[in-house]
Amino acid sequence: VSLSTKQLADLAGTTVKTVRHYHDVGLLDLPERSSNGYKQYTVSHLMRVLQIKRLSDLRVPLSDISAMSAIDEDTEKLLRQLDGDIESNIEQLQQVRADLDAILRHHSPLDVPADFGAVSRVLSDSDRALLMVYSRVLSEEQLADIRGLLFERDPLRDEYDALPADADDKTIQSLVERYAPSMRQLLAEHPWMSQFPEASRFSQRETETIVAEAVTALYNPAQRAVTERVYRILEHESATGAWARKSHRQ
Amino acid sequence: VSLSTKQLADLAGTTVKTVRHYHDVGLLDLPERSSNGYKQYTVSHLMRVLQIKRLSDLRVPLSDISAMSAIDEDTEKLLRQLDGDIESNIEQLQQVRADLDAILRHHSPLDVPADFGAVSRVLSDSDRALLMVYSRVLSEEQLADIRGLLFERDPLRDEYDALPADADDKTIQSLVERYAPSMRQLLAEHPWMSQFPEASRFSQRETETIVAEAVTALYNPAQRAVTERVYRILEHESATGAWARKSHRQ
DNA sequence: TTGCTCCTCACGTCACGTGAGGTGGC
DNA sequence: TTGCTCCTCACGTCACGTGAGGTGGC
Repeated sequence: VSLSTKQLADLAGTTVKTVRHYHDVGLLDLPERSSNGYKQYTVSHLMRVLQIKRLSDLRVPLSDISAMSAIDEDTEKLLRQLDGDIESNIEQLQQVRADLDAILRHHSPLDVPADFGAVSRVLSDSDRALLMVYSRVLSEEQLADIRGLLFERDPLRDEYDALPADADDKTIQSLVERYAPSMRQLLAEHPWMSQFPEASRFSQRETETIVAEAVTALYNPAQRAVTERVYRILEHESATGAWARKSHRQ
Repeated sequence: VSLSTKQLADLAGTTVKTVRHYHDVGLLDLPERSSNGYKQYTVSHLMRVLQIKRLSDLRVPLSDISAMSAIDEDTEKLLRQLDGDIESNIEQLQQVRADLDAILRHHSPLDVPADFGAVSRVLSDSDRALLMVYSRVLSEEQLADIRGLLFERDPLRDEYDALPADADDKTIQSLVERYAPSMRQLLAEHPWMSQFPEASRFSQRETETIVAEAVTALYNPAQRAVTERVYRILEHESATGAWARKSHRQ
């Protein structure tokens, strides 16, 4: 009436290595040995393994199982918490599936946030990188707002992307003067863009720092000069625009 | 225009340890160093980290990412397979949640299959263990069948559970004669019980071996003698019952 | 000088899996 | 004798996290 390790494992629907691991972490008592050193498991070992495996299948960490022989309040609390964890886990996975689906449908490049696949082909490398940063600090609605804008691409943006780092002042100023009007209209239509709002994951201060770092790293001095001057012009016209000043001072 | 490790990590929404890990596994090139040995990351590093992180967030293993710079056929195939994996993963998690819910509703003991919580209190330790084994080799319908039976508990079962290992032949025979009629009726109502069917995970032969091991390990000689004799009587009455003979011969 | 950041090892985590190398049972 | 099972280390897996111990910058 005694079981070998293999028999025990088969009965419990697991492996000999798993049974040995339960010994190693102290969840399962070592059985008697026969004269040749083979382990001789009993029914009580089988029940214990089945119990451990049941809880393990329910995603209870092995380190918690020792404290869960019976159903008491602590156990119930742990199971309830587990349930919540799994619920949010499922939601995450469903989001991943939605993203995968969008990528496969649009043949999106992989260096652009989900759902930007359809529009990403017209963007510069820096724009795509900035977009990835934005996707971490902006809300879903704000991202959708930006996505909408990208569909109606401003031809001045091509000129901006192509601006060399050592462009002379005249070239910069020329672009500034043509850029300002369309930027004025943009900020009027999307007021939140003139000051970065608090993000879910970051304080407003952190958001500003992150975006400022990204902008200084991603665009060359001439490009940054254009942005800075355009915002300075618009600031003269209204009280908003604090973000632009801060983010380019670095 | 160069970024420290911390700045790079913040921009990408990850940790310095993760960035270093990407170096360790060869996914990310090491940047130039400044005179003091500090790493100086550039925009291209940022874009690479963002790309890696995007794929990693989509559950692509790091070891697969190096081969996935652009979207080609292999990449699509991998993403599709990933999607399937995640789908079945979600289904598993939903099953776990259903089990957790059943346990919490019925305050089920933890050494009994899911959905047997309501009936488990009247079972012996051996019965519960056997039930766990059954839950691995029987189909859902068969388990539901058994669950139904357990609700109308036969008082003879108490006598069977209490039978000592060294019970004399007279005691055994007495129980056998009273047990046979109700067993006859049981097998008539549930024909599949007279021969263990092929399970989804095991061949019929494996199922028989596993159940036979469980029965010999879980019940004492007197109890097994009762079962054996009862089945022998019923076999004389019909051609079925091959399972019972086999499983007790061990 | 103090506190903050950066660096490089080395080891830990979680639940096992994978050999390596040796022995017993039929 | 052959093939099968059992045993015990030791190390590997995966994607990082956690200190330890030391240095540079302001």
